[in-house]
Amino acid sequence: MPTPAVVDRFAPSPTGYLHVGGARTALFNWLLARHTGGRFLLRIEDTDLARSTEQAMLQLLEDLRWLGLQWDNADLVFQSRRLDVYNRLIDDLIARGLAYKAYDTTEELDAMRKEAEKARRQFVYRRGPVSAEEAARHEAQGRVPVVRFIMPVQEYRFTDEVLGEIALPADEADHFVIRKSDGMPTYHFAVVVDDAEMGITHVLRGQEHTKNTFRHIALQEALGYARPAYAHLTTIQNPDGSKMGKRDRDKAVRQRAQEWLKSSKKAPAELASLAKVLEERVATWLADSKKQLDIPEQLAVIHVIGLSSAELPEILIHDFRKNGYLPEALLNFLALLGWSPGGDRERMSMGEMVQLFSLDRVGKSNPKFDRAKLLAFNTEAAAAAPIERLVNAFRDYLSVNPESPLNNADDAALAKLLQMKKGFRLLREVDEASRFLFTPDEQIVYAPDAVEKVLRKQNGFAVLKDLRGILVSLHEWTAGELDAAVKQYAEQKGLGLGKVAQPLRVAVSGTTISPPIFESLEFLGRERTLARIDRCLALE
RNA sequence: GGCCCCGUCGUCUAGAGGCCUAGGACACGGCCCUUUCAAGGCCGCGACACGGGUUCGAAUCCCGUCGGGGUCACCA
Repeated sequence: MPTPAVVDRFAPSPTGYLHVGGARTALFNWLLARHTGGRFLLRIEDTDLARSTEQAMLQLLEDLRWLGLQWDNADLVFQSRRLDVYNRLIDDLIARGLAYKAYDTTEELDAMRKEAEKARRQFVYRRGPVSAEEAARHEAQGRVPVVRFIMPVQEYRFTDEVLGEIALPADEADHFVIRKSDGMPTYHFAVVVDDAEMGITHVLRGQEHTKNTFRHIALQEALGYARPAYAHLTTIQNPDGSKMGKRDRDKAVRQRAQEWLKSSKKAPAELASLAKVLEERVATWLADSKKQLDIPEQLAVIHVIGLSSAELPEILIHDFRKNGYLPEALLNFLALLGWSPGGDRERMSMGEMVQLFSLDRVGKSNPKFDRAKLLAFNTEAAAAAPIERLVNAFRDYLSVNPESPLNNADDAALAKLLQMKKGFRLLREVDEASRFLFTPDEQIVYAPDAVEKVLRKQNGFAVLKDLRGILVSLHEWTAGELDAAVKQYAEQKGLGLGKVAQPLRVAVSGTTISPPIFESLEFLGRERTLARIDRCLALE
């Protein structure tokens, strides 16, 4: 029984990095298209000239590629390049008396809104066109008009594939803006025109657009377009119930920024200039904990105050990549935020998700983003992945963490590290736990508490000296031989393995935590192991 | 505040009137394994927001209350 093919799309505005909410929207669109054998298209909604950037657009594409959500249109649609199309249509609407130029200033609009608020009702703009003389007077004053669409006053209704039947009372119909005074179309207009021209059959988007749909329907009717199916997705929230990507992260940045200002005795203005962010933005942000920085601003500030993104709650897709998550695990987790295949099914490959996906199993209530569960998914995905996959993923991780010394390792070495550390949760853990193997011997830093506890208090120096003697003349430098020799020694001395392994661990890594010790020693080699033991012994 | 949507363990969810003494996963607690950190194994704790109906029977249907989210831009 074939399901009718769909054409859907992901249409981000390039104002920042892709975040989990956007990724989830993209994923659902992708799954729906793949499930039905349809097409998944990508469109760039760059009509906001002030906030759209080329860099953000490129990053968006890279994040999508990393996730593996490949789009089917080789030529991306950029709204900013389609002005003539929109303008022709808008002029036509004006000619047909369905739209008109409006000259209100921001101040006038604000005053009207205030009035509505005072009267405790919703602000609905429905002024209608001004006379030719009035228009001429405004033009003479240099006022640049917007174009407003006359949304017919009637009740609107549509059936949302997720939420069900939704209606808008007639008195909410307003004359909304379709062309801004800078000449760009608004979101409402561009989205309707492009969806129609691209042959979009299904629009899956965030819940914040639910009510916009009525405007889009009115526009479709005026323009003679078919109405696509709509599905509005829930909002992913932080554990505290606020919108994902908002408060959570901002809170952490704010706290560190304040510490930084205090300890460096710098003024907010200096922070702003170092971060190349508007001084006023930083000042009002610092002064009001309800205010938040935009993501690009946030990134700039983080950089200045020396906060690494690994320390922040991840919200951007790029954060997850940089911290060493597997995209397939992230996607599996994200899919379950608002969708369920039913029954007990949770862990799925991309192929399985494609096969099982359906809109009627998409939920209506807002999920909270639970990092612990994501971590568990990642751990399991990593444990189940073939080694070649993990090496690839590790390479990718390292490419966005260029400061890691593991960038010097070859694939065989990476595979070895991955195997040593199996059971790991994040690639970042493998990286950090293995760095000591790539650090020059003389740069190993001995953690004071480790030295105190393991070497001084527990007689570790004496053990190390004995061990050194044994290791120098070991026939074969393999984990197996090392294991056997050290265990034999421990037995002879009547010591638990811990009393013997820990001093070794501290000697070669500087800390009490490392991958399994004998494999680590094998990896390091005899010469370097002995050099480190000697260097450690010198601490006594 | 107006309008729209939502409400099952701490979290993500299964559940489409009797299969429910409500299932799974993560988290949490305990035990086991163990050279560190993990991973793993076993056991356990834990929810139908509240109040009215409808029905022989309600987590499932209806109404109300409360709670949460969205939206009211020349941003998307």
